[in-house]
Amino acid sequence: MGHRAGAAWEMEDTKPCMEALEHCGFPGLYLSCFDMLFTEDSAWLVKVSEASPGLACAMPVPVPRMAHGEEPEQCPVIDSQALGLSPGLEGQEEERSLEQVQSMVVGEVLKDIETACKLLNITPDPMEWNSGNVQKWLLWTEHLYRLPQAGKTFQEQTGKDLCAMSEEDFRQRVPQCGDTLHAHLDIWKSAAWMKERCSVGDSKITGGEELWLEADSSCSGQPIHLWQFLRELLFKPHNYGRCIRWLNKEKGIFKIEDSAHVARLWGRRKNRPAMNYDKLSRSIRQYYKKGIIRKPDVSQRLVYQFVHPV
DNA sequence: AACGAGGATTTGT
DNA sequence: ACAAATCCTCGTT
Repeated sequence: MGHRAGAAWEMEDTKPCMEALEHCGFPGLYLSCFDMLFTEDSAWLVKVSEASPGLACAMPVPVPRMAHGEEPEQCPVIDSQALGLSPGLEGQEEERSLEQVQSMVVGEVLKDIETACKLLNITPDPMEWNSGNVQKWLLWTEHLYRLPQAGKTFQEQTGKDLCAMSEEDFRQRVPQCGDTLHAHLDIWKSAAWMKERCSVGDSKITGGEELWLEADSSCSGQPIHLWQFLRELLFKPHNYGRCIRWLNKEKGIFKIEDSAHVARLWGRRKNRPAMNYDKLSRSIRQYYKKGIIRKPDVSQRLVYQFVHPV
């Protein structure tokens, strides 16, 4: 386990990312990675960002999170071109680096948590902790990140209690580092959720938006399908809203706003540098007779519809 | 010029 | 075997 701590919103287009990792020896944990892997609507993930403990390197400032109830489609899109950040080759480089960093960071975090669990003899899921487990985790975290001792603050608290507490609760109980503890707990929660999601499959449905997760490429060994890939992009509007977005999420109607860009992303994912929209759209059309994607009732250019919306 | 439909063939796993 | 990739012709916007 390293000496990492910290959070930063929106890794997109943060040039220093790769350099930072190299120069500083992988110091920062970019929580936005988790966010990008899941839907942006996961309410309990939303607050993870706020604490930025111990950032060793220059990192982008946390972006205020949108309020609940706002349309996800309207959430801010960070776009390299819009920020004047090198279109063309460099932009693509960054984009690819970003994806590499994402998977790398997530892998590292999961590994570290696993190590900690073995060492402390606790489960990865904070919800299952008894009060003893909680104390172990607290001591471990405090020691690892050189936090002031919270002492007996959380005596007799179970993991479930802890998980139910807001960041504000943490801050009140431990003014010195409550926010940091809360952030770290959130990481564990994220990891546990992710693990469960990957192993369980489809046995539970916790509400409308969960189904697409089955199709997430991050934990199915099989090669990703095009329709899955498109869904992935659609569920990360803050990353890809500029090139593909929902017109009607409920009906599964979406529009490809930048066909060339989407094709490039697809080509990169499949390691097909010669991919273009001509070929991508041909693959989409193959879905017609398979009943996966169709043209909407009122056919519009670059607009398609999932036959089975989530 | 860019998109759309769909046939034919090849490719990668 | 299968989904995609590739290549193609022809029609539409």
